[in-house]
Amino acid sequence: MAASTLTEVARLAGVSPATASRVLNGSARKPGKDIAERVRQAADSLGYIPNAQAQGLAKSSSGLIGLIVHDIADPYFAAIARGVQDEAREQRRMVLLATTGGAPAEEREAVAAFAARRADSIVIAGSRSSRTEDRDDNAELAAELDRYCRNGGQVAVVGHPVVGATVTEGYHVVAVPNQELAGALAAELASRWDGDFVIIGGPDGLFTSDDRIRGFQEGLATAGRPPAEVLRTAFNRSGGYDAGLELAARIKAGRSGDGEASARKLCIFAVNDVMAIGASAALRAEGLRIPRDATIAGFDDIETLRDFRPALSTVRLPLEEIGRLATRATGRTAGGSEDLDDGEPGPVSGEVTLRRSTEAVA
Amino acid sequence: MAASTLTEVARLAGVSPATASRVLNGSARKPGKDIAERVRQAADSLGYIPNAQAQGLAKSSSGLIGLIVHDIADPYFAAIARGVQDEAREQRRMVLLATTGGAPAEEREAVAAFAARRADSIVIAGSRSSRTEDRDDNAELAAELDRYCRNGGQVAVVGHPVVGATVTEGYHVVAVPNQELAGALAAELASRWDGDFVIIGGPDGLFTSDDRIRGFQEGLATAGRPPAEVLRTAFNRSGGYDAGLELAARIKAGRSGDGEASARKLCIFAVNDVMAIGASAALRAEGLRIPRDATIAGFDDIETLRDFRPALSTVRLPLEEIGRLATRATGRTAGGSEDLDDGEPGPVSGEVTLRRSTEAVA
DNA sequence: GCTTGTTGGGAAAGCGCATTCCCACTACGT
DNA sequence: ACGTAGTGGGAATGCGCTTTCCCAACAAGC
Repeated sequence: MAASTLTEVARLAGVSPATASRVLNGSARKPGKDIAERVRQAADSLGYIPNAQAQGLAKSSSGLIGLIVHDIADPYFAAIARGVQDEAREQRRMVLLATTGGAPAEEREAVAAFAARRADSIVIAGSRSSRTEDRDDNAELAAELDRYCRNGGQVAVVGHPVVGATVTEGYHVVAVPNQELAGALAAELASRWDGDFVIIGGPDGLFTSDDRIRGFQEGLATAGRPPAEVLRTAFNRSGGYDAGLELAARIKAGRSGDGEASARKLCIFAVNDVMAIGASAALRAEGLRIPRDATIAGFDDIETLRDFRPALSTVRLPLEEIGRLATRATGRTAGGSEDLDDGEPGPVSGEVTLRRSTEAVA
Repeated sequence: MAASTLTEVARLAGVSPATASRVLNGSARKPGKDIAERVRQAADSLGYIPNAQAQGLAKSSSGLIGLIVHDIADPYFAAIARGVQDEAREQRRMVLLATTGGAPAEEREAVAAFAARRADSIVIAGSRSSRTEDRDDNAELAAELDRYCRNGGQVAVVGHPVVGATVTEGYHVVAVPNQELAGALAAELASRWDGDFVIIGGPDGLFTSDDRIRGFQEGLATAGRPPAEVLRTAFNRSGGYDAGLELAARIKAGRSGDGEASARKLCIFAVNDVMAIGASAALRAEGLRIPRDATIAGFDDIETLRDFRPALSTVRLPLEEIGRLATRATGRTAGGSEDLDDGEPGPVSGEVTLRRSTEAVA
């Protein structure tokens, strides 16, 4: 018993498929009351479920929204995904998920797959990369996106535009003030702290990471501090852990070298919370304590990590809101309210949040 | 410029659409070498992307797999989602995401939406509920699933079967030995601990929670211990926090009441890690320390929470593997290897993992 | 040399639905 | 009373693709 079709419903109700279509799926023309009722009953008794594929084919629009993330299990992306999902739900659309690990080549594939499924819009949440080895892939990704937009697709990118994208029609960017906020964080920290700073960053060329590093350095400069050393590592917990080990070694060496003097206590800035947690774990594993032996700050304010102790200083980013905004930016709310329908999404704002992990103990 | 179609490609290559279809999308019949090459070039130059909707319509199979979770931002579901996504990727299918907050009514809606989109299979990751107020909704959910299966859909449920489902064809359950593992955890704890136990559970009727509670009680009984009191609360971090506050009050009261005697130190079992973390946070907020003033264990071994201190005793569940198994169970690997294709997924195994949070300090 | 397979390609019929025409019919207007 | 606008329904077309069926060409069998 295959799923029942519109035609079957129509036959059962004794009307034409056209009429059945008009009553069951929103059409401009509203058939008469009695007929509508008959059709609806027929549909009910058959357990009719419209075939979205066929509908999509017929009116070339699928009600699908594609979401691209690096890794759905990463709480950063999970939070954004929640926002996207929420908004999609309100717009009565469904989200199609693709995880790429951040590789532009796989992102291109994902875009193509979304295009094949005729997704109405695509939200790209993963950080862009400008590494030279990704140049070709990035170009292809940009080309794929261009084509998608030219064919009427809507694209929203979180953070940074895709490098090389040329189309503006239907192309939205949810700007995240990574640089400014990192600067603000640096300013706050510099005002409470006169020791050295060191940055644990992601691989060179990752925009999110680079922006935060740049902003932090600027903030330090403004505060009259020398630039911080930058450790490059993987943009995840394990990268943070590795860098943490390295720093722990230095701290211990410094300690024994300079005698007991805790004069040059280190303040560590990890470019995201997950890395900060990794680094903290490494320090702890090496017998160091935070904030006693070193202080540390992250970025993002991941919800799941808020119960972590010592509480992590960070920059709160409205992740869910970001996902929601991105989705809304791509939303052709057909016939909906026209208030701020198509304007670019207002830039999101974050907030420096100092907690125990950067408390300079006497 | 709308996306180019198969027909356009065929025309450019000077062949019939049928032939073009045969060469571009896997067909049993392989056209001649030269023709194939011509078609491929035409497709390339036009940037042809097959319309998956149309393909789906024509061969009634969409390459879509629907995933239902309570909340994608919850690390438990995020981990499962990663497994599902991974496996889907290997099978060259895409995942459609729906979050329901656990309400059977919304789950029913999600199933209907997946059915409308003609998803080949559905994975339900959220815990089932048997609460009386959900009875009707559960019945409708079961009916919807039955219909979906009868129409050829594949369903995999994580943990517990949907109550009331009658169809067996295409219906799979990934069994999670919640009860046994909770029992094993209780046994381990009881062997190291002679104080009282208390359980922080989810709302009555939530299978996952109830199974773990039951298992834990059984484990206690086997160890010759009296049953633990059960606190019912929300199945998330905030529920854990609330219960934690309650327990903190008791602990403090007990302390002042019985004098300084720490004789009856409490061992808390929260039915999942996130709740355990919430409870820990509450205890800490009330000035209590773990494991000094109370010990606590969770369940799931959420990756993101492993760096939490004191390290949380828990039961490791291979979440990603569970997602993968569920997906594989629904996978009609058309023409693939026939090894363990259709058999029910082997029951997953977990592992009691004792860490610092339950160390009985002298 | 003719039949019988066999191969490689095209024509055409859907898949399930939305939508554009078109037609019959009613309710007006003058 | 006749023409016109307006209404409510159906027939038919097409969305882009797969697949069955058919046909031509060519190989091999007697």
